Amino acid sequence: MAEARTGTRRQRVEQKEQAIIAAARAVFQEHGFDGAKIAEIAKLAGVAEGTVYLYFENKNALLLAVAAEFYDRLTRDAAEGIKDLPDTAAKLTFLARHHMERVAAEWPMLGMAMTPAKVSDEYRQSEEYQLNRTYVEVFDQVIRDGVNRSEIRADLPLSVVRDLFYGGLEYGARTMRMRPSKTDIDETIANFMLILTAGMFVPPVQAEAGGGADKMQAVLSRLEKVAGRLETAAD
Amino acid sequence: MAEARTGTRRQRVEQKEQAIIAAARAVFQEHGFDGAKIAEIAKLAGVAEGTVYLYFENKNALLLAVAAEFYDRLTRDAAEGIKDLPDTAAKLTFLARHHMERVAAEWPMLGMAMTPAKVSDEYRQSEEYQLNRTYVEVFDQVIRDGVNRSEIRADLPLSVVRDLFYGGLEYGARTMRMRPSKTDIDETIANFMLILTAGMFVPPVQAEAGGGADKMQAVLSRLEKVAGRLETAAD
DNA sequence: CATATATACTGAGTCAAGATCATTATTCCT
DNA sequence: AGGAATAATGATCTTGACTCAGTATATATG
Repeated sequence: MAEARTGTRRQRVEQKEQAIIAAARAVFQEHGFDGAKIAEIAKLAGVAEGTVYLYFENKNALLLAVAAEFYDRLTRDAAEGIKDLPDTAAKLTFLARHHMERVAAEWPMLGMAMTPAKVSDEYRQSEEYQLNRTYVEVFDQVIRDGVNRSEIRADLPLSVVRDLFYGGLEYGARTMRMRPSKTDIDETIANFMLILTAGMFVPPVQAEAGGGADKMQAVLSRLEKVAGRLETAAD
Repeated sequence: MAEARTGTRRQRVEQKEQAIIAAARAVFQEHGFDGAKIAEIAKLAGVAEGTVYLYFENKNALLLAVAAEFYDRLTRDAAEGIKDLPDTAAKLTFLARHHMERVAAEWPMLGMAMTPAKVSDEYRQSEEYQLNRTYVEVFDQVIRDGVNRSEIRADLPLSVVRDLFYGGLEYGARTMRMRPSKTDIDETIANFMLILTAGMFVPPVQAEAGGGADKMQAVLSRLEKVAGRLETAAD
């Protein structure tokens, strides 16, 4: 077969592709997307400028390749990390920490990678969207499981939960990058989860807003009284 | 005084500046930042290309001017809108809706305006950051007031609350833009506020974290015991 | 091994668009 | 009116993404 014989050639080609992606990652990291020059990437990868265009259609495709690698790792690690955790709360806490750490670390690149597309109205058709979709599917499944296990409210649209979760984390990651000294990631995540768990309002108000809290209290005390009477009677 | 006499000249200059900003807004809206050409902006504003550079240092400064106008309106309307609202919950609901509507409407421009800076490590020194800071100060004050009135938990760092709020809204706005048909803004905001108010976990779990849950758990287990005894007795 | 053909690579050249600046026009003041 | 200050112009420069005609390398064939 002709194909079998091209094995080593193909390897060399793939190796070169990897070299270009690696060079691109480094240069994007250092200079951002607009600041990065194809010339520099080519030089770092040890190829001519034109060669870059044999492997990638344009600068954007190159960025996308870098982003794809990042998302692959991110998604794999997320799925792996929650596998053995006992309940929804633990899984969400893991995902929150995982996301914040990774995004905070590689933010410059990722931000540049994903934002232009997010902005456009054709985001859903873009490959960036698909990468993100696959990643976020891990989260979605945790929520669906949580709903099935009656750990998560069934009346919330998944999209709202997801947006709040990842939107909050993205902004939080930015804050962390801005003042790394003052902010402790564990504390931030704990507070983040606390709000998602118990809300940001103080308990009385929270109960009021939830509806029927007073009634519930009344019911409870009545039940207590009745139970007491029953117990007495039974004895 | 020389200054007094330059009044009308200054007016004309300011008018031209406004014309350029307006043209820039239109062109950015239509083509995005990278797609916008200074030549087109100049033409639309009725000036020569070079003139644009007399008023603005570069393309970025032009974008910043557009963003500044947007933020000014946004901040003013936010402050105005919450003025007469009775409590923290109402104010936050207003701010959420206000933010989501505006951001969803002018997203392409704003996204392009704010993201490059957000990405950089010097974001805090940037003018973009200051615009955002002033806007968000309205929210911060609502939260501080809420804490003083004992409506908002005092143990949450403001930055976490803020990041969750605006991060969630930004992602939510994007989702709305992506599927405008399927999503109703009022419903989205209601669910958004519900999570921030009562958490996303089902009430029992939420109660545990909220405190006062012990009592309820105690009551419940007593009831179970009693019920069990009653069932036995009934047999 | 030599030749032919296909595949991979190169870097000088093209082009588009942001920014500049010498030149020209307008306004203002005496 | 005349001259100084201010404003505006657009041809020109610069930069960097992208192209392509040409060269080198690898593979197949006689």
